[in-house]
Formats: sequence, C-alpha cells, structure tokens
Amino acid sequence: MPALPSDERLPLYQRLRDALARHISENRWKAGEAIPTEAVLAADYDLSIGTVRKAIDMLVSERILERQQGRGTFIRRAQFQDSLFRFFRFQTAEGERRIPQSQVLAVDVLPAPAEAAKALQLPDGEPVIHLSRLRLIDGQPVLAEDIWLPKGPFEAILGKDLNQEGPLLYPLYEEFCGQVIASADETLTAEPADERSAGLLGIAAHSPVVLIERLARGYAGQPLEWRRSRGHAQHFRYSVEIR
Amino acid sequence: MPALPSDERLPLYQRLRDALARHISENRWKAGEAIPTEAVLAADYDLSIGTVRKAIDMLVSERILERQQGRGTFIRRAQFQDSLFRFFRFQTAEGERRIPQSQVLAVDVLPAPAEAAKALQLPDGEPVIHLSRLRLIDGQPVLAEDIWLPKGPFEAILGKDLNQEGPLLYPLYEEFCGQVIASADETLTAEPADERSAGLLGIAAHSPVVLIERLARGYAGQPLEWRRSRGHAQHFRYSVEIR
DNA sequence: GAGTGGTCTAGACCACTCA
DNA sequence: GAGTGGTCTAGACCACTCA
Repeated sequence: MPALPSDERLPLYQRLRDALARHISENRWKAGEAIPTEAVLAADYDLSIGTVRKAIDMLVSERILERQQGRGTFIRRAQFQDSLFRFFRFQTAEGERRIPQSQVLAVDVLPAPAEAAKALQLPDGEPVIHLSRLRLIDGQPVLAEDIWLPKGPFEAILGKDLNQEGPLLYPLYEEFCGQVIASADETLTAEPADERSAGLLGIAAHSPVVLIERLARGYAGQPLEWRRSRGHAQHFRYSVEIR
Repeated sequence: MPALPSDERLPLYQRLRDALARHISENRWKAGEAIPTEAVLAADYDLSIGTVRKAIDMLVSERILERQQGRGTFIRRAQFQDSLFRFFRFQTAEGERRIPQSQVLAVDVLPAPAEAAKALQLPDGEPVIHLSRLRLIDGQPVLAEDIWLPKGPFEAILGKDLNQEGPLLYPLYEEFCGQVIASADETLTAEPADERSAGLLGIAAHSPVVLIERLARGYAGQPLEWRRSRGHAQHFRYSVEIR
C-alpha cells in the first residue's frame, strides 16, 4: 500500500490528486491508457471510494483525466480535435477557423531579450530558443510570429525539422519535450507594421497590424512560451467567450 | 416537504440544482443573502447531505452561489469589484483598467435591424431598445457604443435617466429589470472609421478602428444584449485569459 | 455475467464563525 | 457553545461496457 507523500495537513483527496498528477507527469501511465479503477485505488491507498472519486473529479475538471462509464478512467490524450481551437482565436475574414499552415523560417538560440526574459520569468540574458514562423492560409501569409522558449525544458526541439511536422506547436512541445500547455494570457494591441513584418506579411510598411502577445503556461502556472503574432488589421478576426 | 419538479429520470442532485436555480432566478432569496443550510435543505427535500452538497457544488462552480465555511452559502452578489472587470477587457494604452465614464447620447425604441434581430434571436422588426453611448477617460472619448436590448425584459430602463447612474450598465439591468448577465461572446475586427464613429471619437474619417461585437447572455444562455463598440486602433488594448 | 464508473445514503468528526 | 460548511467513511444499488 503506497503512502501518500506531500503535506499531511492537506485533505486526503488533494494529496491523492497530487500523487496521481505526479504519476501522470512522470509517464507512469501513458496518454490514452486507463488508470487503476476507483476500487483498486481506494484499496491501494486505504481510502474510501468517495475520497478517491473526489481526487479524480479534480483531475477530470483539469482535463487531465477522462471518465468513461463502464470502461474506466483514462489519461486524456492531448486530443488534436479538441485542443485544436482552444488556443486558436484568430479567424479568417469570413469567420472561418481553418488551421493555417506553418512555415518555420528560423530557429536559433540566443540570450533572452529583456521583454522575453521578463515574460518567461528568466534572468536577463538566460539562453532561450527563438522561432521565427509564418502562418499561411491558401499560401497567403496571415500571421508573422516570434516565439521564445526557455532553453532547458525545450532543448529537444532543436534537433527536429519543424517543417516536417504538423502546423501546431503545442502537440510537438508535448511529444518532444513533455511540456503541456494548460492556459494562456493574450493581450491584443494595434500598431503600424515595421518593415520586417510588412515584408513577411506582404503588406505596405506602416499599414496597421494587430499584435497578439501570448504567454502560455503549464499546469503549475509556470510560463513556458512567450509569443508575439502580427497580422494585417484588415483580415483580422478574433473571438472569445467570457464566463 | 417540497417535491422536486423536473424530469424524474435526471439525478436527484441535478434536479435539486435546477430547483434552487429557479428559486434564485425568481428572487426567492436576494443577492448577498444566505440560502438555507445544507442540513435544512437535506431535511426539506428528504435527501442526504452528500446529494445536497453536490447540487450546491454545481451552482458554486457556475458562480451563482458562494460558500463561506462556518457562515453559510450565499447568493453571489453581482459584485461591483468582482464583475467590474469581468466583462471589461478594453484597457488604456498604458494597460490601465480604469472604468471609463459613460455618456448616454440617445435612447430610442425601434424595430430591430436585421443584424440585431439575428443576434438577439428575435423576429425581424420586433421592437428593441437602442442606446447610443460614449465611453470617456479623462474626458477623452475612447469607445463609441451601440447597444440593442429586447424591449420586453428591459422596458423598465426606458423611464430612467441613465446619465444619473454609474458608468456600468449591467448592474442597472439587474437592479431595474431583474436581468443578470452571466456570460458573453466577443468578436474583434478592424475596420476604417465611418463618419459618425470618427466624429464621436474625434479621429479622422477612415482611420483604423477596432470593432468589438458582444453578445451577452443570461444564466439560461438566452441572448440579452447585443453591443457594438468602436475604439481608435491606436489606443486599443484588450486582454483575455484562455483556459 | 463480471467489471467499470455514477448516484445516493446516513452518518462521524473537523475547522471555522460569531454571539 | 451553537451553528455552519469541509472532509471522510463504508457501503448499496444502478447504468453501462464488453467478452
């Protein structure tokens, strides 16, 4: 019978949740697999079923686990279909939400610029990975992106040819680096296009662009990616639901 | 002992949640007041405490109720402090989130224009209340707003002098009309300013503005307000958290 | 029919609030 | 100290899945 680690003053369901979350993040069970049944967990940890259910409820509401009545409780696969649009709010002028193609222009390692260091909560000048990337719809550029990642956790993507992969980075972060994006803060502003962005987007310099700054975080709230996307204001459309 | 109405095939906690939600929406208990204790509800409805807690859990996660250990469970006050920024994502250029002043320019009743009718799910030409409103910071116009409301539920605001009230409409909807805004969908686009907006905002015609279209809904998801806000792109800043 | 999660009970005891 | 919500137990029975 494994003992629950972690602070004894916390409720048992919280401690069980933490223990299960750690097992999952250490890949004790793989995505798509079932975890042990509620009855087995209750017996193993010497808890009542109700307490086990409460711990699992938490992980389900965090979208880490998924229940299927009669079958079991499963590690949630970072589902392409599901997560696809969760972080994608930029639409075509017609309101369509097609995933734009991705073209990675450059990958380099450099000392973190001040703004990136601040966003990622790194010491100034700490090495970061910088991606320059273009998003296209029907071959037309719609977004020019600069992406900064802390080098340590994301080192594994340096060896990959990102243009051989799908158009979304977050599944790659998970597959290659074991880093899961759980939430993000975005701020939108408008500015005149600088020459580099104008060139990439194929628009006149100084014409208005929308700038989307995104800080993406992991399950523990730690900053994992800082991103700046610029798109032509004319073709800009962004949707959000406020609850 | 009141019987639970609603479909017998639903779980008891779901039916109790629905019954409590109905009481709240019918103002059986007022905002800020405590509902009966869990033990009393369990006795009244002849349920176990666990089932009552599960129903209350649902309403808490819907932000309709609020628990305070040792004190009771309270109807969530549409808290000025809390809700103030919940629907307010437009910031000053400096990222400040001051509530802009409100200046209502016109209130009229007219047949719903096609777009407003569609958004509010009303038959074409149904009478609606239209507000034209300017938002200012330090006396400078920052947003020009057009607001459409279904006439029936909002008739009570027609008699009020809205410029004698606070700068936020949602508390007034609640106070005067008993209509509570629970969620909203927003879509942002950019466009050149038409002459009316340019005049209101004090900017050159055809200079770029950001257009925010908002559909606000009640607890049951029914559309309650459709709003179009235009602001100068240069001073535009919008923040959102994605979960 | 064996095994899974889903609902529900009838409590006990604890932490916190407030007069 | 009385009253509140918070945690936890040890089940029973149900609905669903799957061989």
